[in-house]
Amino acid sequence: MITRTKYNPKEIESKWQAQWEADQQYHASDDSPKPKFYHLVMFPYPSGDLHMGHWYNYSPFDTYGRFKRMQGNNVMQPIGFDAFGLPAENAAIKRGIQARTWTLANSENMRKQLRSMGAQWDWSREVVTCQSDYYRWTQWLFLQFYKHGLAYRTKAPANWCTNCNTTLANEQVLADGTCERCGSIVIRKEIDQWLLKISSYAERLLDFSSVIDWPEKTMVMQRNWIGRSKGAEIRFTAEIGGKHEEIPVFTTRPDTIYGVTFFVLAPEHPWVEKITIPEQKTAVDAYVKQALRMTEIERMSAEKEKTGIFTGGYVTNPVSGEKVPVWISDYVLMSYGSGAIMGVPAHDQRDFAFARKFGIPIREVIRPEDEQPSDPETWTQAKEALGVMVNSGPFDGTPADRAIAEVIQYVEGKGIGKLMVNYRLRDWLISRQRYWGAPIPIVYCPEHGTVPVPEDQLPVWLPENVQFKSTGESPLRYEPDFLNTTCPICGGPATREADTMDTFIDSSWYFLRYADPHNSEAAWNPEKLKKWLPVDQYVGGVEHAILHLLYSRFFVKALHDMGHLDFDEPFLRLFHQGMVLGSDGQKMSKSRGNVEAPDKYISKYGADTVRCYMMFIGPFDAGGSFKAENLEGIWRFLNRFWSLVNETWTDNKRDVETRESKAIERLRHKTIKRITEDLSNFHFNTALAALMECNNALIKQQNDAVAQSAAYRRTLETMMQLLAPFAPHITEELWQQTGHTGSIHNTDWPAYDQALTQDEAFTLVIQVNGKVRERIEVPADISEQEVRELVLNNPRVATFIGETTIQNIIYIPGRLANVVVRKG
RNA sequence: GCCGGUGUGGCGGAAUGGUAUACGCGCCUGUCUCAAAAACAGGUCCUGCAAGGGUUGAGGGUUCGAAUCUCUCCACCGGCACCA
Repeated sequence: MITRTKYNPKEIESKWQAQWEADQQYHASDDSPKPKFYHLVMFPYPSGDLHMGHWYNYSPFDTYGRFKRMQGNNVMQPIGFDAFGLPAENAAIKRGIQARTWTLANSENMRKQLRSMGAQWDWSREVVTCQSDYYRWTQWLFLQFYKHGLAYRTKAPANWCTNCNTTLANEQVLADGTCERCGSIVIRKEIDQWLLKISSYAERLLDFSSVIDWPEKTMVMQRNWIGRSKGAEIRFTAEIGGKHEEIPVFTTRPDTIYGVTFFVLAPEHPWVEKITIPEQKTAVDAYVKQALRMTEIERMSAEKEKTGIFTGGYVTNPVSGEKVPVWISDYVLMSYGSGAIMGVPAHDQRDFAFARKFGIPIREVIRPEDEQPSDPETWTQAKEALGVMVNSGPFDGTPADRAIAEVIQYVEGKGIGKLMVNYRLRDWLISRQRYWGAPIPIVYCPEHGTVPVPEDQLPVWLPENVQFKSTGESPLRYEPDFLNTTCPICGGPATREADTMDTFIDSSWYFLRYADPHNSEAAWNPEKLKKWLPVDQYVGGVEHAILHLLYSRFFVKALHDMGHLDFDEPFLRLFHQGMVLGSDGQKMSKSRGNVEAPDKYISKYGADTVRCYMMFIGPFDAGGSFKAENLEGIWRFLNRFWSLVNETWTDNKRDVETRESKAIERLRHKTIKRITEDLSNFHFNTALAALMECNNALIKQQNDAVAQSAAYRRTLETMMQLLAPFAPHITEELWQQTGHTGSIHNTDWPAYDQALTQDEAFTLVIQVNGKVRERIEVPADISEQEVRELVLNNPRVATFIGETTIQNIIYIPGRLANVVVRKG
């Protein structure tokens, strides 16, 4: 018997946190012979405080990591900070402090809060993206992309506030298209920016064959984002100023080529100027100007009503030889395909709407097999289904299954087009006209043009004391010490690139740096990378399903191709946690007033209770409401377990088997099995329920003789171990109090014997025509013959069979027997 | 509009072809207490005196048996959205 004490989480939690830290218990060794397990969670932005969402995310995550550790793995579970980004810059402007000061102070506070969770973070590997020992290598990576032709500079549209004279991030543009700072109209302006050629990896990024377990939904979202579509490029022609010119269009429906009755250019298309006839010039200019003034947001929120204007010019359909009028409309996007389309109103809903609006003829050229001809002018919508080609000259009668292929073959033969695959995915614009990010390591020399900073001159330092303009414009543009430099080639005066990199770059490789975080000679040592990568389990929010996860995959594939990595998929298994909501079931937000700070509950109940509660809310991927009163249930459970161990712990190691002790032993094995399976499947809520059930069963018998048995003692011991990943402090304390040496977290995960997970007897449910009519206790090894006899001789069952005839008896071993009867 | 998901007691949820409502919250009763809290014990889907009957968003189908598979519809949530 141990000394009776009261469960005092405050005392034991800080004690064990300090002890684990002193023992460096969770430092992952590069040399351990155990199998490695790289367990990663998306690193936080240092906003200032660890909120409920972090606790909801990290509690089950850490529990899983601890489970893997006890299962004999060398678990590496690092943490760090995604420390560049706009909020720090806004804080700097608002409060007049340096972005760096603000960020580092926040990180320090969050570090303390992260420690209070009692998670097995390996702090020795911490990575902070705004430190020069990190962004130096971010810049090095940019240079690798540049060297391999994957980084290029071109004019690209940015949100531009004409009043503040600065670019804005999408989130700085209000829904009505105005600047959040000054309220002026935001326009799209073409400025020189850096991009990464992610589009050349579109096809590779569609391939998920080397991941082990990703949510189907995430793969679908990425595939949709990449948006592969197969079709044909067909070149239309025009005589302009006596010259023969060609203009390509992309279409997924080359079989509708004879239905083209008009042609549309995007407002930004370079042909707009040369195809427009003088009489239309004024009107066309006005339309283009208006279209360009709209931001993307506005263009998206605009009504579906089609707008457009006729240029007065014509192009020739190279297949039919027909001349068709050229229009301009903003429903054609410059960024997709060739920025020009062939208009087939009969078989495309958008073209149909456009033709109706402007009185353009509609010509049917595709007809489903069994349909009668009809006048397209009477249609209410386009017929987009495949069908037999009609009104298509030599192609008339070509069936649906061959139509597309035959037209492609025809245009290829004639040299007027070709098979083509198009992607929705655009290149990744990484320039940010912002201060708080990694400077792009490029120098502009009047003599040598664009010159990359030599690798041995990295990092390009980000100035630490800067003065912000009230407009929010990047201070780097006004820092002569930063801007003015010399050309790495000729040594003459030159200017630095003043833009910084998108913070998604920082987070596209942090998981590589964790493998070798202190390397000052290289981004990583290949041997260390080989040891740890790829990531075995990645956990993070579904809001990153597309951008962060796609960019990281792109980085790894590109670095693989450059010869820097020997794997080409970063995350083998991926899990998205749900979102924790306020008690009203709404997203937590200051404006709703339903935000709960975790610290209050940590000091009241301790980290173990809060951790367990987070997992008990519901399935990890479903999220759920945070309800403070429900913490009581977990608090009671931990207290009951504490008291149970205190009151019943015995040093009895002799095994005198009784019927009761054997039942306890079976309960032990059954519980190990349930917890092991639940944890393997991320079912934390049901695992805790199983622990509660076992605890309740033990409490029921705590005053019986069996509580003195070795089996009961073993079960208490097993419970401590099974609970250890969920509630690491209380279990460590009890482990020590019950005379064990060494940390419970270094013990082996309990094993179970399948044979002992079955009870000796079970409740046989007897149904008549599927309705439960009787339950009887029977031995587990009962034969089907014996069950049949029991069923047929049961008086209660007999009353339900009555005058009917037995057709069949279905027996499901260990569960139920169903007597199928029919009247008569 | 397209794609994906969800729907079970007063509440969070469990059960993924075999006992619907495990586990927990809340509520009710009791023990203890001068009293309250805490703790502990018992009860708690609807209907019915009972035997029984009914119940997993609605309706149909498959099956000896359906919350689970299938079809139609409804509601809510998430993603994408003029992508040619």
